Amino acid sequence: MAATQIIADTDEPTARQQAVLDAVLSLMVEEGDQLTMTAVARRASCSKETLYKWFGDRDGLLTATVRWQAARVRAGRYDRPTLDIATLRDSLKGFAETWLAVISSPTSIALNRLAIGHAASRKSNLGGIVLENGRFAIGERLRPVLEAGREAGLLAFDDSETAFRTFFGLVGRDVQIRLLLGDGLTLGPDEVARDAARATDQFLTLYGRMTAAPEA
Amino acid sequence: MAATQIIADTDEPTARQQAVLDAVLSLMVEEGDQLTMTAVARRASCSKETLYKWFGDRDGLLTATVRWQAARVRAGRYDRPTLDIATLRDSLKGFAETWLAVISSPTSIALNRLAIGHAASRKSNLGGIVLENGRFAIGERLRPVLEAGREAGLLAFDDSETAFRTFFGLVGRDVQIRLLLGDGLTLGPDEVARDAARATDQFLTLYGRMTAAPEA
DNA sequence: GAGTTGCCGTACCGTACGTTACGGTTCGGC
DNA sequence: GCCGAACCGTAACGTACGGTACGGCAACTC
Repeated sequence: MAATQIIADTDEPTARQQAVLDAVLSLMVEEGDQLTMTAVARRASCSKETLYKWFGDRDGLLTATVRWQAARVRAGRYDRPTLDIATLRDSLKGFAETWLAVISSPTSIALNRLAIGHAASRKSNLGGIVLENGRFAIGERLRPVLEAGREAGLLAFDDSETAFRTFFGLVGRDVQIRLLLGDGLTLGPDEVARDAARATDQFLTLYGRMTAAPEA
Repeated sequence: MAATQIIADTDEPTARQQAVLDAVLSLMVEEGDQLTMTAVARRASCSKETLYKWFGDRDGLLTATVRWQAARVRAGRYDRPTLDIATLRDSLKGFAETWLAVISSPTSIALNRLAIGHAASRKSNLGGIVLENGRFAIGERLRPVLEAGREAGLLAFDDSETAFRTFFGLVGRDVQIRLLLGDGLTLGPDEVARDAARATDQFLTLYGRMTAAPEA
């Protein structure tokens, strides 16, 4: 009952445990399918016994991995509510760039594939965790920006959730589903920047209170 | 070399084989995870030996299932190029409704989960087949509509592919990824119709050559 | 009516993998 | 120098599942 306990849902993993979780992530990205406990132990240079002592079972290990990656991604800053249209546009564009970079990263793709596979079965809702730290987290972080924009008279919408979902669609389009299904689509920094700018302009055309926005 | 041959990529499955494939689909939707050859044989009231004779191996069965479902979905009509704005809007809205209904159907969700899981491993690209018959098929079918709209002076865009991807994003937004990850989101006929209309209006606001479009 | 064909049901085989157990090693505390 | 804790590497166990083999049965052919 003492010493190295099974890692609880709220605990911060130790440095060694983080190394193990990073091994899981790298293995997930590289091998995709072959995410076996033996492979993890080998990659992380630890024994299977240790894996089970720390994480309980395979699901516990995967859950801890998803949380670990989520904590890393969530380390983005909370943008100050904006006052003028240029700052608002920059904020939106920044969010779009971050989001596009995330969903097109090999780690995100592998993690989402895993979570989606798990959503098919019932047990241990990895999908919920991914949603909570991905789609919904970014929604919560963007909401104050949108509402500040509305209060400043820059945006017009009834429901910030609906407005966000439109923005989400304009940014992501078919990127995530194509990548998840194995399409060879690649998104370099240039494309990310260009797509983010386009999505932002389109969003401002739809929801902006001013002229400004370019023609398509 | 005669009699019941392994079903080739181009062959039409026989009625009995279709029944088997439907059993696979129903099992996929209901059980999700437990898509074992034994379960399929039991559900379809056939022997495993027959499954292997007809479909070669598990991957062949899954591939045939994906194709079978694709053939069923593809049975949509090819819309006539439009001439006036009302017809164009109806065409777009029809596409949006169809697409939303498809991606929110339990069958599509289960099928996409399966294909995404397979995309992680290398073998037999189910993901490619799903993409080809889903995302890309609808893109090809919508293209002539968009280009007819442009030729009629109703739409303005440089690249029809880019325009379509925007429409795709406006229609789908976060629906597919949320459903794939197991979110409890439900989309009734009312929501489908409303979302399709909203997406169409937004698209026409962005790409339309006329006033018409509502305010957000 | 004997042979052939196609298929069902089931038992069986080999393997992969989650999980457990155990011997050996390192290391901090006394 | 000794003890116990933590951990590594690996062997072993149990099970689930893909794939194969075989006996039985119904329909059809000659």
